[in-house]
Amino acid sequence: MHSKQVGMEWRSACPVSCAMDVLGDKWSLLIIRDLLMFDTRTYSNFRESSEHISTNILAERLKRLTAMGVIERINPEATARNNAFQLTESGQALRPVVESIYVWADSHLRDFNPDTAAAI
Amino acid sequence: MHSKQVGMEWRSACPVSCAMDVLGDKWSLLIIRDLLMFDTRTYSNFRESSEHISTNILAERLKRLTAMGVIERINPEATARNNAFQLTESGQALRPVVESIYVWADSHLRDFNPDTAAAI
DNA sequence: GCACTGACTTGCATTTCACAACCAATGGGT
DNA sequence: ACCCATTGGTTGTGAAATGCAAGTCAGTGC
Repeated sequence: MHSKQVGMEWRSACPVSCAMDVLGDKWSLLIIRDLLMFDTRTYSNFRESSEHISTNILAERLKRLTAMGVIERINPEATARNNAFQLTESGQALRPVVESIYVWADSHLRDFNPDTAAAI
Repeated sequence: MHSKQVGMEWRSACPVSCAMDVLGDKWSLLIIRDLLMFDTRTYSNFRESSEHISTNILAERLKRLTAMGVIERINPEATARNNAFQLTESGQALRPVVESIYVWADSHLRDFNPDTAAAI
């Protein structure tokens, strides 16, 4: 599976830039965060997260993350209903990323957001 | 300096979500990447990076990252001209984030982007 | 069979982004 | 002193992404 088959455009060959082409928006890493916390999440589960993602954005992100091999259906053969998502090996490998972001924000964003707490 | 003074809206109290409110776009972490690599960068320097950021987006991001205490002018008292940007302590603390993103993309995005290399 | 739920799609208004053009202030060459 | 290229932006306009509400549609549950 290559870039053109997913309709992906890459701004440069820099890995950081490529990562931002895939994950560089307000929602993708929150989807990853949820899956790191709960292992599996249904479409409805994602909607219940406290940031209130809208349905069209959620559907589009799940498609893109699936196309990029970061997440997958629990049962790839079955229909969408009651067929939650989970991280692939690639998605699991994002744990250090999300954790380092958590650590940074927890210690450097407190002054800006009085509500920032250890809570999710 | 608090959130309302910067006009910042937070979707939730989760640190990861707050971090995405600040850095969750295609460009911010590339600006950080450049500053991690070169220590100081002028406005023109940022424009020379291979992803070709447009001027209005660059100006807006530099403002936001400055407002959030991630970057600063080398000489805060002087005018903008010949007054490059550098990372604050908060910005320096993003090094583990950018490095873990680099490591992830380098090993998990290769199959999708044939051009992904160790080059910046 | 029929309502209900889960997983989306569609339509539309708003916001953000990209691209190009423009502008003001500095500074170097002569 | 004068020209003029460079730096660090701002402004305008069209395209794209986003947010919100409503609608669709295929399974269950009873």
